[in-house]
Order: sequence, then C-alpha cells, then structure tokens
Amino acid sequence: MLYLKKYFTEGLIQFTILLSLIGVRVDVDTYLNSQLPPLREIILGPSSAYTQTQFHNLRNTLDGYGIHPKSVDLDHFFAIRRLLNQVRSLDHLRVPSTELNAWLVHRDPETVVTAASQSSPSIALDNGGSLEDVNNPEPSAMRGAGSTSESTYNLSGEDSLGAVAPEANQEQGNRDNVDELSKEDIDLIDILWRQDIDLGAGREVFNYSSRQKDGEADKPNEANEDADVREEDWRNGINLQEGRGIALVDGETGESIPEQLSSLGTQTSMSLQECLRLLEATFPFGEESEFQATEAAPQLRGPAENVPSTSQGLSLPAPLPQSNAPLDLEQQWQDIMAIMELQDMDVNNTAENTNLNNNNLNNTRTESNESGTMTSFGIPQSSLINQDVSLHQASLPSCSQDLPNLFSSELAPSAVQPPTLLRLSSSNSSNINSTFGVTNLTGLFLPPLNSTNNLTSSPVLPDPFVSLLEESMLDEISLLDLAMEEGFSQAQASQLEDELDSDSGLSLDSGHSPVSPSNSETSCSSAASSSSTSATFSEEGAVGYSTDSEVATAEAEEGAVGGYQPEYSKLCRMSYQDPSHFHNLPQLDSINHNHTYNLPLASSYTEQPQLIGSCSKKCRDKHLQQTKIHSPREFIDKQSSRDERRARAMKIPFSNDKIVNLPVEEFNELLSKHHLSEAQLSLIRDIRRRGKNKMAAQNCRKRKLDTIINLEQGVQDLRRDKARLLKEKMECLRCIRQMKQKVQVLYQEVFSQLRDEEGRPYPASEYCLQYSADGSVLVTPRSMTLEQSRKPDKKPKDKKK
DNA sequence: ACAAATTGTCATAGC
DNA sequence: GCGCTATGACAATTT
Repeated sequence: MLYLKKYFTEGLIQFTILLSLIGVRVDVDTYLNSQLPPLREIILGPSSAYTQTQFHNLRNTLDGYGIHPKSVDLDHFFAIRRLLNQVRSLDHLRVPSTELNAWLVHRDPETVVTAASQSSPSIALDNGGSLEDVNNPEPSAMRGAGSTSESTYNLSGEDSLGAVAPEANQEQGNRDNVDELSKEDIDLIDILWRQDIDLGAGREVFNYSSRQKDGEADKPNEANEDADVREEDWRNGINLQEGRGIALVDGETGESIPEQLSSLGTQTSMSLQECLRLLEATFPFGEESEFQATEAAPQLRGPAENVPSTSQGLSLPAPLPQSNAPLDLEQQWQDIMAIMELQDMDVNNTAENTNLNNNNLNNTRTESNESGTMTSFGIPQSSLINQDVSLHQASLPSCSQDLPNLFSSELAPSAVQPPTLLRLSSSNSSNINSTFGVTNLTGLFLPPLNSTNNLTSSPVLPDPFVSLLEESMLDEISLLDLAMEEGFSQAQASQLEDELDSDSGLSLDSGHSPVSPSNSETSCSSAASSSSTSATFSEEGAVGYSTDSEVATAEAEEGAVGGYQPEYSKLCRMSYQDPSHFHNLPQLDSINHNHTYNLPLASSYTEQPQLIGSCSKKCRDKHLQQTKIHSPREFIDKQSSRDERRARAMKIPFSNDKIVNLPVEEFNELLSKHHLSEAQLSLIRDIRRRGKNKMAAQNCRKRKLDTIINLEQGVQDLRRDKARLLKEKMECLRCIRQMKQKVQVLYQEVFSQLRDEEGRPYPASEYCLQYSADGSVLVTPRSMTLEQSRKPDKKPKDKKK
C-alpha cells in the first residue's frame, strides 16, 4: 500500500509539474476526489482529513469567483490552447496579455461586466456565454451566449468544429435528449459543448448541473458526506453520457487536442498525451469506454491518427496496460521526465512552445523549430509562448532556486528535473510543485492553483487587487520557500503544506461566506487577502489575524481584537526556524505571546518571536479543530484567548496586541482617542496588566529554565572536571609506583655490587643505602639509620655510584 | 479518566 | 505613587 501510495503521489506530483509547465491549472485534488476515490484513499488514507476543497476555496477567494470546488482545472489547459489558436487565427496579431488573462476571469459567473470591460470582446462575450451556460440552463440564455462564443471560435480557427456552437449550447441545455441524435450530431455537439466549456463554462458547473438533473440515481449520495459526494461526482464524470459530468478528460480532449493535432500535426499534443497516458497507466481509471471523448475522437483526430488525443490517452487503452502500470512506473516517470526535459529544450531553443508537443525525444529540436513555423493559424508559436510566458511571469520567481534541494532522493524523477523547465511555467507553481514532498497532495497543488489564478487574473484586475494577490501568493510561497530554505525536511515541508492547506481550508468558509462575489472588487480583495495561505492582511483594522475574509471584515467592523492564533499557529511552525521570515506578514505584528523562552527577552515585543512558541501545541490542535468549526466566528472564538473574547464582547476598538504592547504614552493616547466606557477602560487595563504579566511569567519561566539548564550544565562541568582530576591523580599514582619500582631495582643492583675493604659484600640485613640531599648515596649500617637521619654528615663510608 | 506538563492569572515585592 | 518586571502560588488548559 505504501509502495502504491508513493508511486501515486509521485505520479501526481510529476504530472502536476508537467502540466504546470504548460500553464495548466491542475487540480489533482479534484481528480483524487471526484474521479479516483480509491486512489485518494490509497494516497491519503481512508480517514484522512482531506481538505482539498479548501484549496479550491482558496483559489476561489483569490480570484474572487465562486468556482465550484469540484472544478476540474485541466480544461484550462485546453482553454489556453484554444485561445492560443485564436491568437494564431489572428495572423500577426499579438494577443495582448489581457486577453489571456480574461480567459480565467470567465469562470466567475457574476463578473461578466468586469471581464468584458477588461478583456477583449471575444473573451468577454465568451465569458458571458459561459456564465449563461453555467447559470441558466435555458436554451435561450445559452443561445445568446453560444452565439457570442461562436464568434470567438471563428477567431480561433475552430470554425469547422465550432460552427454549430449555438446549437451545441442548446444541446447542452437539453443534454438529456442527446440520445436521440445521430452519432455525428452527437459528436458535433460534444465538440461544441466542450468548446463551451473551454469558453468559460467550468466543467464543474456542468458537473453540478448534471447532478441536479441526473442526480436521481445519485441523490442518496449527495446527502452523504463529502467523500461520498466526491465519489459521486467521479461517477458522474465517468458515466454520464456526453460527458456533462465528466470532470477530467472529456472537455479538454474533445476540443483542444484535436485542434492541436489538426494544426500542428503529431508534434503538438504528444507530450501531453503521453503524460496523460502515463498518468492513466499510473492511475488506471478503469472505465475508459465510458469517456465520451472517444466519441469525438475519431472525428477530431485528423492527421495525427497515430497520436491519440489527450482524451484518448486517457480513454483509449494505454500503451502501458493498467495491469502493468505498477510495474512500469519507473519507466513511465522516466518518460515523463524526458518529456519535461524536451519541453525545457524547447523553451531554451526557441521559447516557443508551451504545448509540450514532442512525441519523439530525438526530434525535439526540429519539431520545436517546426512548430515555430508551423503556424496553422498564422502566428508563430513563439509569440504564443511569449504570451504564455508573460502570463506566468506575473508570478514570483523568488523561489526558483530552491527547487533542486527540495527533491528528496525518493523523488528521483523530479530530482533530475532541470530548473529551467520550471521557469517555463510560472516559477511559483513549478517551485511549489517541486517543493512538495511525496506526502502531501493537498499542499502539492495549492500553490500552482494559486499562482495560476494570480497569473491569469491579476493583469485584469485593478492594481490593489493585483498587489493583494501577489502579496498573498508571495507570502504563501515564500513561507514554503523559507521553510525549505531553513532546511526543513520533506516531511516538515509537507507538514507545512498541510498548514497552508488548512489555511486554505479556512478560506473555505470565506468561500461560502456571505461576502458576495458579485462585488468583485472589494470582495476579491478581501477574499484574496484572506485566502492568502497564511496571511490575512487586514492589519489596519487592528485585527490582522483573522483567518478568513468574513471574519476579518467582521472583526474590523467590530474593531474587534482578534484571534490571531489561527494564522499564527499555521505560521509558527514554519517560522520557527527563522522568525525573520515573517517580516512581510503584517498581521503578525499583533502577536502577543512569547513562549519562546530560548529567545532573547529583547525580542519579546517584536512580532516574530512571539508567534513561535505559542503555536507549538495549539496550532496542531486548532488545525485539527478546523474541520469541526463551522463558522468563522466560532473558529475565531475558539482560537481567541479569554481576553480577546472579552475585548470582542466589549467591543474594544483596538487589538489586544496594542493594548498590551504599546508604550504607556501611546497607550494612554490611544485610550484618550476613543470614548470608552469605564467597563471598557477597566477591561483594557486588565488586559494590559494580564498581558504584560503573561509575558513576564513567560520570561520568568524562561529564566527559570535557563537557570536550571545552566545549573545542570555547571553540574556537568564540575563532574567532568572531577573525573578529569581523578584520572590525573590515578595517572600520577601510577607513575609514582613505577618510579618506586625502578628505584628499588636500581637499589638492589647497586647494593649488590658494593664491597667493603676486604672485598666482601655488605650484608643487606646490616647495611643499607641512604640518599643524601646532594645526590650522593651512602652505605649506612641499619643501626645507624636513625642517627644518620639526625647527623647525616657523619657517615664514614661514602660510595658514589 | 487521570497525571503530567504547559500556560494563564493573581498577589506581591522590588526597582 | 505609578508603571513595570519578577516571581511564587494557584488555576486552567493541554498533552
């Protein structure tokens, strides 16, 4: 099981990295949940607190749009392709970045105006159409949308495929009657429908609607828990005819890949297709025949007959049989890596192809060059890729360097991954992808999503929003990055990602919060800030630490003082190694606690160290609690300290942090500025007293601990000294003993050689040798020894040796 | 459920 | 006298 898990996880990682290279927002969570429940269980475990939906909500809040959590993001890739094809169809027209950006905006059902105003007309209309499709299943509404979409199609050079777009839309509305149509009609409809999807109608929306329509069979499941729902979605995606509910393959395959094939030939979709095939081999879907993409595939396949489309890669029998998949995993990964390297080569060579279209590794260069000239739509791919690259450059390249270090030896395929190919896609996503260990899928794909949103939406949005997005994403990434830089192990990194995930999970609430996405500007900004993984930058409201936009807003409105702990708790572990990394997290200014007894006392009032200690236990606990907490308020309350709750209850207009940490002058000034009741003043002073005493107690305990530690160290030192001295003493005694033995030997030798005047030896019983102070040795009668000791000079016989 | 550890708070002393 | 810190003792909370 673990073996499988490892491979699956790695597979997802690799695949995500691969897709990130081509700018595709990959939502593996969705795959796991909606399409591969067994795999999800394999990877995450049956009881895993999998909060992937929070992911989506993070993303949703980031761009401020209510994307369905079960959205399959893979279609973005194909939407990108379609848009690129549109660009090509414009001949020499360079697509402004805003157009590509608007492509993502289309997902917001309620921001049509914004999208229309900020993007090219075609896209805007496209957006509107998609929105209509999504929200209004009625054919009339969809017809208008479809017509607009069709104009876009015409631009994109998909006329042959999309000429019947309105009908397709209509059919989409009446999908249930599709069985009555001929096979050809079905194919056409299917194609057009997929185009609609790419034009903006998120597949998840169709999933949802299909569930609403066709959910009779699935209704019981919908009432069940989340996992069941996801599993149902998966079933829908697989089984529903015409792929309305198909979450993974249908939409993108039917449309984009065939386009690529028709336009670019075999080179275009190969790498992606191969990757998908590999993915399929890794994650056998097992229900290939039910993928609707097979219906449209023959028609769309075109010249690249031998090169199946992406959908086919998934739907058709894979080159690697499913049964053999586990056995060939290594080879598959090698293939994937080869493909990725090919992409990298392409980028390095001509910087022209984001489509990852090389089937033959040996032909990489030539094909890429050809792709530069093979502009079926009249525009060199280099320009297209430039567009794409420029989009990706909207993200931050800050963490690119860390990538190589982040791969463990376990991830051999990724370890060989050249850094440059990561640059092709957004540096953020790639980096984050790379940073992920094998353990956490949720964390794995959050940053790519996030970054993708940022990439696509930021140019369209006003600057404040852009900055917010970038800031939030930056923070998240930087946190991960920092954690990596700090030498986090992979497990720690994954844990960190979990934390980030959980943060995104917090934003889940915001996603469902009353904050309407309709007022896109404000709500977007707030949502963006809130969804920034760990940072809710509402510092100005003296709150600054709520985990969710709604909460932040509410807190700010109340002037409440907030529960900083949720955020801190996520960050604490991350920051533990180096609190200085949090300089860019303004909300941390409100951190009050300092349980980091090992830190200098002087830093007690600085923001960073204070979040370090307090989170250790709480964070984990609260992280676990998140799933149980239903409302942001409840969450905040649970996270808040008593004083914070009291302050909120009393509507204290500033944070506990300020109350506690402000200097007396500023504190009094603050009090004077507000008209506070006596109860409020009393509470504030109590809060200040308790807060200061709390820190004092912490410092005291720290000192106490330090004292104990120092004493223990002293005791150890003394014991060490004692042992050393004892050893030296023993050594000396041993030396003395040896010297005595030597002296004794010499004595015997000398004494035995002594002779009196008559040549006779001295009897040892009567004479002995005696050493004088000047070094001379005397032969002394033993009877005189005592006397000689008193009068050593009287010895008659003197013999020197 | 319980014990141990941790953390918060109060009272008090001292600077 | 005020503000602050230090610290013992106890309570609350967490592990």
